[in-house]
Amino acid sequence: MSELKIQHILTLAELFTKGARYNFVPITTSSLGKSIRKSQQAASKHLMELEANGYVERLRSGRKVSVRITTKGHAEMIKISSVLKSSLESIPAYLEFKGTISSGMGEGAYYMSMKGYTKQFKTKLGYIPFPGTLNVKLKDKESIEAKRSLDAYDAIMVDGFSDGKRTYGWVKCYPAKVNNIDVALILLERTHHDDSIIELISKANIKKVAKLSTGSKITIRVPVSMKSNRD
Amino acid sequence: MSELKIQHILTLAELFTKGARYNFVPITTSSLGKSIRKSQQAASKHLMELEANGYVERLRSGRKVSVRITTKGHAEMIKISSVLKSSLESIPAYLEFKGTISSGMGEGAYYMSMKGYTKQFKTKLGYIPFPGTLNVKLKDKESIEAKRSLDAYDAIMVDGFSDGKRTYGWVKCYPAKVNNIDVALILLERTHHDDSIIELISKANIKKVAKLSTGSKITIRVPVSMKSNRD
DNA sequence: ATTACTATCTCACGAGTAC
DNA sequence: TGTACTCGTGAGATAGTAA
Repeated sequence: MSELKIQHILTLAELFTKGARYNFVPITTSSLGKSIRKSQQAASKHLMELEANGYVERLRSGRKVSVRITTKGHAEMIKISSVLKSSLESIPAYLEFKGTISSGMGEGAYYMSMKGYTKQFKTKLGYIPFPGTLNVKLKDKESIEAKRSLDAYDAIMVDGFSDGKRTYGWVKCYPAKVNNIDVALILLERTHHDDSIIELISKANIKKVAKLSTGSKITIRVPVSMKSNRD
Repeated sequence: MSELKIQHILTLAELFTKGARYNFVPITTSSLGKSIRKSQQAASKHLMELEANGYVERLRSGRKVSVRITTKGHAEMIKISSVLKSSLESIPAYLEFKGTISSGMGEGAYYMSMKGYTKQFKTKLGYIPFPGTLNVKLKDKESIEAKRSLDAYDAIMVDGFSDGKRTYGWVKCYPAKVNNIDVALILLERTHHDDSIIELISKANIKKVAKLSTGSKITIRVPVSMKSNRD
């Protein structure tokens, strides 16, 4: 009989809003029922149960009834509220990709070294990437799904260009971390890869700096803004 | 089908704690059931219903299932959490007394002018009260109950003393406001009043300053600490 | 007008179990 | 191991109504 029942939470919150913490406030079960979108009878039962469990006190003066929340009721609300608050605050704000290093250079290696791209990398990323991209084969569905959801987050957009002979597509860059090393996950407008491959670029040679070789398992973390509008 | 059901709140909070906001996290319905103190079947149903309403997404890889919270689910949790939080923050932190001015001076008038008390008032309240206390007859049960609950809150304690002939009891002072005028509600160790009478003291003549006369209705507000341990 | 009783209904939950 | 079905039970909600 000690724990606050889930269905009483909103009722108790409504009583707080009505100012019933320190003073007895007059209240009717029908108005309370309306506030919590339940029937008058439900509100009446809630009050009876809250009282039976020591979360509120009631005072009757003839027809009128006043309600006050007890310290126990106050403490219980604080508990619930902080549980919810802390569960919301415990969110790690990044997308995680797990995979293994794929053999060879990525298909983007050649293109990424073109002036039309490197000039933009320099201004937008702050560096010209090591010539050669790192291919990562994603291991699980979760990571492949994470790749799909990247679309919804802000990226650094490197525009496509033309060299007179042909045109080159845009590149979306997502700053990321691999073993605490700064890298960028890149999505190409035109790619031959399927969904299970991603490419990384970095200022230095990632394989060397992170001591990775073909087949190594890696985890990539892409920070995402808390204000995103995914879905 | 749009509103988050109350009984799903804790389940969703648990998913947040498990990090399921941005990434799909593998989870079993039985472990989730344990976390929310419900059965495996209940957890399974919660997930199905949360998914049906667009609060979570699920990903199946054979036997394993991963769960991710959608933006809609995130928004709904924020909504609930802030409703609870704001209901807790909306608490007016004072005890309210409603009553009418009682005729004549309070019984404390004479005693309160004694040096043994006035010296303490000067140091503890910061002033020597106007000679004469104001009696207030409380109107309703709520106010009488508020008077009883004063006991639990911090007061300025004016100690009793002896003048050789007899002893005088302590006086508890609660700083308060009447029509925005600073007063103090006093509780006497020895009183002839019943529970429905309270006495007020103030630096100046309250009746004059607040333009009150016998029979006037007044409201007294006594601020209380948020950290109290009433009940 | 109130509150709260009784009866009824719905649905949340857990047991058992199929897959 | 897993998930999720059916079904029985009872808690929670509402309707009707007494006081």
